[in-house]
Parts: sequence; C-alpha cells; structure tokens
Amino acid sequence: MAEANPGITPQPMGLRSHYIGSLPEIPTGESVALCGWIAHVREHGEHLVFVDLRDHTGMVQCVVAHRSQLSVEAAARVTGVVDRRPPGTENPNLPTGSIEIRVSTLEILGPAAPLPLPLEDDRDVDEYTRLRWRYLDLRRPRMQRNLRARAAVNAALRRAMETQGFVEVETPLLWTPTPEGAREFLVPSRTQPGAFYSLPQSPQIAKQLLMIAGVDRYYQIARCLRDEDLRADRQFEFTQLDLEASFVTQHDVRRVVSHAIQAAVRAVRGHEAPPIGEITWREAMARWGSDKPDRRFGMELIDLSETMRDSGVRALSAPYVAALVVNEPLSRSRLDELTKRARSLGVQGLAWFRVDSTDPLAVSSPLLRVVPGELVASLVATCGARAGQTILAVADTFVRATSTLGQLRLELGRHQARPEELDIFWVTDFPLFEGLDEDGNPIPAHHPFTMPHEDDLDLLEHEPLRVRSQSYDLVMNGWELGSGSMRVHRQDLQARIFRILGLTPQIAAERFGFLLDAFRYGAPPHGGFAFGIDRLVAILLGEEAIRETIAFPKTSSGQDPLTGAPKPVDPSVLAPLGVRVAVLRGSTS
RNA sequence: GGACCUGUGGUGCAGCUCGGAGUGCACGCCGGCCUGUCAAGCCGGAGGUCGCGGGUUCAAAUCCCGUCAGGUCCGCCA
Repeated sequence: MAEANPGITPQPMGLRSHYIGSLPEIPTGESVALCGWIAHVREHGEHLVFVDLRDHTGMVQCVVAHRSQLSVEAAARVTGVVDRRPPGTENPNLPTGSIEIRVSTLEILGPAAPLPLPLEDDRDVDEYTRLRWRYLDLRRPRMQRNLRARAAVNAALRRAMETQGFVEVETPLLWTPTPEGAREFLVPSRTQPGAFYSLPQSPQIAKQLLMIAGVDRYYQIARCLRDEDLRADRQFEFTQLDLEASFVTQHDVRRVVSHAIQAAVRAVRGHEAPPIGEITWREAMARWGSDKPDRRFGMELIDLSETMRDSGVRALSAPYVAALVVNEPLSRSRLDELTKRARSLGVQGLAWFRVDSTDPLAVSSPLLRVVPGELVASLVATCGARAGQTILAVADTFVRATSTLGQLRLELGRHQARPEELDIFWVTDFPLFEGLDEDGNPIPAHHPFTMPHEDDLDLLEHEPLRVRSQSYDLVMNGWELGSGSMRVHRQDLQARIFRILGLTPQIAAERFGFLLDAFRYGAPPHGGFAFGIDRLVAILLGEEAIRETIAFPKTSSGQDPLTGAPKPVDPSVLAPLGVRVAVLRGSTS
C-alpha cells in the first residue's frame, strides 16, 4: 500500500541524535544515540544479543555483547557506533539491513509488562482488544503510518484552502438544537437548568451566517457529531473539510474542492489524482443502482422497461424494470438466497433467467411458463447475456428497482475492484426531495437550505418530487465522500420551502427564525461543500473502516473499551443541570 | 428496531454437523542451552469460569432458549 509521508524525518532532539530511518545515510563509525521501543530480542548466549530497536521511522539491529534483562516493547535508549554488518549477514528486507549498531549502552527508560496483544502488523486481533489497549495498537507501524498520513492530509488540505484564499473560522460546538436531520447529542445547560445545547451535526447554518457576515470564503476542519448507528464508514464524531463561498457558482465550488482532493491524494499517494469525472444522479442510478456507485468494476445495470412494456407478465410489470447480468451460472439455492436478500431490500421479488447454452437458446427460469419464448430471447439479447451467465431482474419504481439491483451488484461484484485504483467523480442534479413522509410532506434529499434548480422552481408546490436541486456529491471508490449545494439565500424562498416541508411559519420561526432574519439583511448568493476526512484518508490508505484512521474510535455500539465511556454519573452531578435519570436500562424508546 | 457471522489459556485458531476426561496447533510468557541471528533455533514448563445465565441429557465447549460483547449489513445517517 502507499507509503505515507515518504522521506520526512524530523530533526532529532532531546535524548536522541538520530531517527532510525536516517541511519543508512550516515557514515559508518559515527556515534549515535537512538530512542524507541524494543521490537525483538534474539539471544545467542551470554555474549551476543541482537536487539531490534524501532521508532516510527524504522527499525535497526543493535548488537549487545552482554546479556541483560530486556522485555519486548520496553522504551529504550541505545548509544553506540554505526557499523557495517559482517559480509553475509546483511538483511535485504530491512532498509537498515546493511548496518547495525555496536552498542555501548542500552538504557531501559520504560520497562514493559508482557503485552495483551501482538503488535505485528499482519496479525488479526479482535476489535475490542485493540480498542481496549489502543495506545499499544497505535504503536503498530501500520497505525503509525495511518495517523501520520492523516496529519499529512490535514496539512495539505489547509495549504490548498489557504492558497485559494479561504479563511479558517471556528464555529461553536455548543450549538442550538435543529430537529431536522440527524439525531443530535444534547448537552444540558447548568446556567439555564432544563435547557439544552446540541452538538452540531455539521456547521451548516453557522457557515451560511458567516457568508452573510461577509467572510466571502470560509473553511474549517470541523468535527461533526451525529447520534446515529455506527458503521464501518460512520462514527458518532467525524471530521469534515467544510467550506463555503459567496458570489460563486457550483462550478467554482467544485473546482475548489477538486484542488483540495488532488492535494490530499498527492500528500498520501505521492502521485497525481486521476481526472475527476461527472455524472448525473439519474445516470448513476440507472447504470449502477446507487447514488455513490463503485465504478471500479463493470456489471452495469440494464434498462428492460421497453422490452417488458405491454408484455402482460405480472412479475415484470412496473414503471421500471432493471436487470443485472452475473457472469456465472448461479445455483438454485444461491438464487433463492438472492431473492430473499432482494425482498429484505424492499422489493416484491427477484426474477432470474439462467442462460445454459446459446445454440439452441436454452434458458432456465421459473418464469418460462408465463414469458413467451420470443420475449425471453429479446430479453437475453437486450442484456447481451451469454451462455453460463445469469440475468437478475427487478420490476418496481425506478429508485427501488435500480437500488436493489445496485446492492446485489455490490455484493456479487465488489471483489473484482482493484483496491489501489482511485475512481473519483461528481454526482449532480439530485432530486430536491427524496419522497414523502407519512403526512405527505416532501423529505429533503440533502437539507432544507438547498437551492432548487432554477428551471424547476415552478414545480415546487405541485410536483415537488420532480424538482431537481443545485446539489452535488463527491464519490470516491463507492463511498460518499461529501456533498454540497448552492443555498437558498432569499427569505421568501426559504420560507416557501419550509412551508412545502410542512413546517408552519410559527415552527419555522421558532427553529430557524434567526436564519430567516439574517436573510433580510443583504444575504449574498452562496454555496459550499463538506467532505469526510476520515473516509478520504481510509480510501487513500486502502483501509476498509474509518476506525483505522481515528486515534480513539468507538465500537459499533458506541462504547470506548479503553475508558469505559459512556458511564453513568452520580445524581449529585446531574441535579445542578436540571436533569434526572428516569430509565437506567432496558429501554431506549 | 431487524438480519447474518463470531466469542475456546495473554494472542490467533482448530475442536461444535455426529454430546462421552479441557483434546490439539501456532504465537507470546517463564526456565535452561546457544557468539551472526533477524518473526532466530533447540529442550523443558506454567497458563482455561470453552463470554454469561437457564434448559435438555446419565453426561454439554458441542444440542435448545435467553442474554452480553465484537464485526458486517438493512432501517437510520437533513
């Protein structure tokens, strides 16, 4: 995988004269003082002991001529002389493999008890154990690489934003509850007992106020907090590069973001990023069944709506019919599993046609009784399916049919993606709303401050689901890296959208009155973006979970095995906050 | 809220289908030997509430129910 931070070795100070990574460049015979941790000890009797000393820049073999009490992972300081290794004993697997340190002193600065987990990079260790002893887990070279790669990305992003004229402004962590959107973490107020701050899901509203304040170009490496269930790519708290600019178009915003992403790729990978492409939301859904498609492998969906129109086949009659060709003859039991999976994703069923041979056309399918032969033939032809392949088809609404097959496509084909390949592109023209809630009100696809497409403004009241938005996502290797939009900056339009969302003027004023107020005083047109740094770093490093890029992450149930957080607190602590715990356990509703 | 996988000396696993003594492997740890190894090697040793609770059975790591924890996914994530 990529080497993070190649070649950067800090100036030594304090107890050390050199970092281990710089040793190959210094002349033999030079005296050095090295500090680090004892990685391995190899004893050959009393008068020859090899000690591998490791710091974050590398590892070197130290030759000790007398036995002493040594424990693995003790913090140690070695003084001695750099020496060429005797011929035949060089280790080509180590950058320092042609030299060794002839040790004059070896001090144990911090002895180490036997370790509760192995520190070799390639050893699997249970996640709980890793997090329980995170400070040891982080000592592993891979985690050191990850932390340092993340620091390099942060630095590169700051540089990229500064050179593009953006101003870093910090916004409050103690913010006001905004009940739209993600579930929020609440913080009880001591000075106003019974009232609560909330931790921000993002600095969205704050940065819009900064635009009204005349900041013009804002950015921040911002911590965001959302009290939603955790995933491999989601933690309660995560970090975004957040930015916003005034008097700009979405193309300006996207150009700024592209520069930042390219700087981050350079910082970690040491090479240029591939060109950043662009597709519409509709195309992403139609071809890959996802608004964040992984395009590093094929298996594109096929539109069978025309082929099946007026066919009279009930199982394949719906507004939209999508198909996916799998490059193997799936077994009956596998197809049953896939059908179950498709149902669990919310569709009625999964149709399948297995092409057993092409000449003569022999197809297996439970639908052969109801689908005429010529229709089967044209269906197979439309899909371009060959002998030995299986066609999966779903008939439903456009979104349900494509996203169900898109999920199956991922599960069946993801292994084909080359992990080191980077595929980065914009997804544009999202719908403004993604459906209706139980009261029949539209649900914002992005957030309620997103500017509708100018051409679709007339549809807002009567056909809200057809309204496109001026929003754009950035997708990288099948992960949603971030999203942004042009914002509503006019009070009348914002009030209109709140009304369409079903918020009465009273409620809108209560929750967002301060924002609507601000729009009355010369709000500039503005737009911005935010993308997840945890995810960006994970992708650039080839890690599959953002936990690997975070120093102290939580488990999937939101706990921290190292500190034991979250913990109950004493009622005497809660009383001044105006808080009393009513339900200790067994209930979350 | 739901689905699936996992839980066995400090670590990683096998054993579980077909119930029969805590049986096995690798790493680590402790002791001994060893002057050119490099994930050193050789010899010896210690170390277990088979996650927890209940049930079935003459007998449970193994079968059943519940529960807790870790992971992945669905819902959720403006």
